[in-house]
Amino acid sequence: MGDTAEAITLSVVTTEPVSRQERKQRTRQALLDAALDLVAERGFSGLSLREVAKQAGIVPTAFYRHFASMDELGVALVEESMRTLRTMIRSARTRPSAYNDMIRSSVRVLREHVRAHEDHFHFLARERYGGTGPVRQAIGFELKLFVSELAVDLARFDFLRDWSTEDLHLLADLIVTTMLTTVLELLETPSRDDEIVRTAERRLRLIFLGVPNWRSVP
Amino acid sequence: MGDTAEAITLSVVTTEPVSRQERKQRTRQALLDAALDLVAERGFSGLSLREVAKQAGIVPTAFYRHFASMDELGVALVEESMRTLRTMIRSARTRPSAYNDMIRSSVRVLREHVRAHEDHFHFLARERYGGTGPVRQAIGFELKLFVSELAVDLARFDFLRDWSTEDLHLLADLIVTTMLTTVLELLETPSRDDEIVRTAERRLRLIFLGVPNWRSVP
DNA sequence: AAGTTCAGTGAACGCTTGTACACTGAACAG
DNA sequence: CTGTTCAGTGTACAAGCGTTCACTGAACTT
Repeated sequence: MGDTAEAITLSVVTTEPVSRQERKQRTRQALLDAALDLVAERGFSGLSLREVAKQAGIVPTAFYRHFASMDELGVALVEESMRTLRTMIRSARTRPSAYNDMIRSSVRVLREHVRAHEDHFHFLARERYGGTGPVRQAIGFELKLFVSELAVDLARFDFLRDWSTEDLHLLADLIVTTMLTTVLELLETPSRDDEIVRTAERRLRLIFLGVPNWRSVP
Repeated sequence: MGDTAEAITLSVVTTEPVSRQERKQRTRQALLDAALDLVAERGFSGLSLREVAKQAGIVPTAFYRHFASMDELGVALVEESMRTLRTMIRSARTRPSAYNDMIRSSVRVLREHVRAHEDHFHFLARERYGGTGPVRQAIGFELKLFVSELAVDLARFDFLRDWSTEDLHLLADLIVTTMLTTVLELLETPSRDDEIVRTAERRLRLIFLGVPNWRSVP
């Protein structure tokens, strides 16, 4: 993967005059992209400030103009990735979907978005547990928020109308964990997409089968 | 955690004559223990050969008498941890457990074993996705094996007698993922054990609720 | 036109890293 | 008793690390 890449991300194509802050933000994005590139093969904790800077096309010391540390860069990466995740859930929400078709279409949306933004999903799913320090903490926090949002979404379904908040949260949590597991399977095995999608659907189907019989206990 | 530990693991208490291979194996174990100690705070990929050697009480170059690389040490750690996991499942299997009590007692066994071998479980659950290279690969392989074993176990239950191998595998996979999620929750929040156990039970209960209604589709 | 701001530079620092190599001395085999 | 094996030692080196500091020059303000 990108063996002799040297993929300087700063484009030098156009000579149009750009403002200083615009150029700064461009470099910042180059740093984020560079880190996302490298993180796939070696994990975020195995990433050095120097190589990220080099990949972004700047000198190591210039890194500090944008982030105080690698951890700060990592947290920014979490935010960026979560934005992608939310885009996906919005896309899944606005789909017209019947009851049983819902699972099928949701998993399909997942597959599409994972393939379109492999880096972000890879980063989130991998560093969720594997990461250390602020990055894992940030993912944990954001994901907890995300589960709550999904719980609210679920509340709008007829067959979940009288579920308690706590129970909805439980269901949402189970769904998110299952989804993230599927994400990692999709990313680890590039070819067997159909099989993985089918397994994901079966997993969710089994979970939702229990829903009608669920009786909450305090 | 262990700030000024300097926990040399080689005991010098007894002067009993020990054979050379015995002493070697003792040092090897010291290396494994040292790595397990350090891995909790920084992740396996953030571990250096030198500090593991120091923690084990030997000079860096002596490391190579036992492992060709840190990756090899990591794989050995996977095997050791999996042995602990299998001990747990054996312990859960030999428990007399009624239908609904089964979930409760299984989760209880999980909690006990996690608390008794925090390092091993932490290592497995963390590096399962977060790790890189041979270690993650080894965990993936071993865990796949483990899921198959659990599927065989499940087949012995009356209410699963006529399930296909594939469906049992699906259920086992879902259980293992849920269990590992619970493990990480237990390890990340040292105090809220009861709450986490309760949530784990509810999760499994929801999953098993779907079982009676399950109809496999090709 | 003159002065200020600040993203990016380049040399230098003290440290840790993995690994090579020649060594020691106790456990072992004959 | 003699010679061999080999786990553990100590020194050494090149490479990479994060961070410091004084600097340059184009974009900005006045």
